[in-house]
Amino acid sequence: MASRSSTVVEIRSRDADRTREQILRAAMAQFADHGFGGARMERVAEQSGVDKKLIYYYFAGKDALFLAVLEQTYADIRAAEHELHLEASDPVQAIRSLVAFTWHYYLAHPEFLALLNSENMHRAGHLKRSRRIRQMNSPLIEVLADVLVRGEQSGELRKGIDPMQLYISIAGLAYFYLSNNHTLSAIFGRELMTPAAHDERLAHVCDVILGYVVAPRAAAAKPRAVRPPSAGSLRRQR
Amino acid sequence: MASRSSTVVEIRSRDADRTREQILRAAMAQFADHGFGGARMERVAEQSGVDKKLIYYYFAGKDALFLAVLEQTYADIRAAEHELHLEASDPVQAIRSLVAFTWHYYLAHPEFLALLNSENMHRAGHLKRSRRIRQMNSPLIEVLADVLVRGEQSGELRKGIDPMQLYISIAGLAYFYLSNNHTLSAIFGRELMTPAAHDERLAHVCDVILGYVVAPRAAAAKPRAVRPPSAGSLRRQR
DNA sequence: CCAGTAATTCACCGTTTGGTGAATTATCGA
DNA sequence: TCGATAATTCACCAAACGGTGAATTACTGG
Repeated sequence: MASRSSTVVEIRSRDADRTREQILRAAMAQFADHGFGGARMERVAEQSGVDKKLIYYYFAGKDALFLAVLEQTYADIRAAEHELHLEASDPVQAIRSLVAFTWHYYLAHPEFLALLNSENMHRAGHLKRSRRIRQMNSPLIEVLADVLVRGEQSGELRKGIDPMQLYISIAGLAYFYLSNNHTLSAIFGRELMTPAAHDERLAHVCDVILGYVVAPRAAAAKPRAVRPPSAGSLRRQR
Repeated sequence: MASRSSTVVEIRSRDADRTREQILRAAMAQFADHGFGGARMERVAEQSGVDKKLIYYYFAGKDALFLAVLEQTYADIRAAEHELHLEASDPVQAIRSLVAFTWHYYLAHPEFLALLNSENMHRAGHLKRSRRIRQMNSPLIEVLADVLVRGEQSGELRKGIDPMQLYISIAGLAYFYLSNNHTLSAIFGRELMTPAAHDERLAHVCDVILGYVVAPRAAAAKPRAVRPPSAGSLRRQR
């Protein structure tokens, strides 16, 4: 209706790029919702509004399609990570930012969590065969290492923190809550996916990570959440 | 060969209980390895050495079989949790024990992690239909709440900790590392499943949780991992 | 305008899937 | 010993599965 602005955006009925993307998008949803084994090529065809044969025209088969989805997903999160500039801010603030980023990204991209689950069930068989993904190993870990060194030197941060362990911990604290929210809320009888619950969780994760990462004997200023019940130390911070 | 000890352990060719258990065990492996959608009833039959029809004789269908596996799995971990006696030990030690228990249990029971993943992909549809599981909601959370209150009163522990959040954090720190070890080790190019790596991770998780849970201003004695690179604070402790 | 090629359609295939009907065999109480 | 019932076998099915061959249509450069 109101879309006739750009130059070469004629509505071509035959557009390879668009078709490929439609397939990829539908496949991502399908694999995320049902896992690799439960995903159905026919449903990908239906949801993308594309003949099933076209999937095999653009992708070799189910495995190749899954791999393409996985590569796209990893490319997306790497691009998002690239927006963070942890090297710019001071160490403690950098880690706060990383926690908040991780939380918000996982929250906004449940497909990422679901695909990782599926890929791990298959022992990362697809990922290992992909040069592209193995090459884009997170540069974030090096930036984080630098942050930790800086914080260590200034006395703000605990000494000897392993960047990978810290990264996995930050990810895990967000991942487990979000990925397993259905069983958790069923067992605890507590709704975990309300905005209020999300705020609570993020505040808790921040407290946990900062509690670990900040140097034990209290270095300089840095009041760090004085008395109140540990919430509110981070809210709407990104 | 060397098994002719007990009284009524004749090798009956028709033993309903044994058959049921064989099916359940094979189904657990099958669902854990391939997820619900990827699991094949025929493979369950083969692996259990039982005719496929027998599965439908003892269980209504694939969904009911999955639910039975899930119930068994939950019953197992609840039984294991029951062995812990957090109410007995002092608060800090109790939390150390909980961390170590969680880690070791997840490490020894990868099926538990896999089944939870699968069940969460299905939005806990099976779990919600099961009275049995909903009834056995972890009593551990109440014991943990008691531990936190005791620690708060003695000044050893931080005030206002939410038991559920802490429980989810302890679980998440172990869960994510173990459940996603394949993709993680592929991306970081680091072997995460060696005994040495396991020790490292457990020590890290312990540091993280204790760093959060222990009262900020250093209560009484409790030296808590003085100088060395944060490892070795817990090893072979259970 | 046309030929070559890229994109798409459609009918179809062999296999695998969860699931079943009915016959068969072992077990056990009376 | 015998009949009832529980446990097991086996052949079989309709639907769903991933995947394909060949014809067809739209686009593009010459």
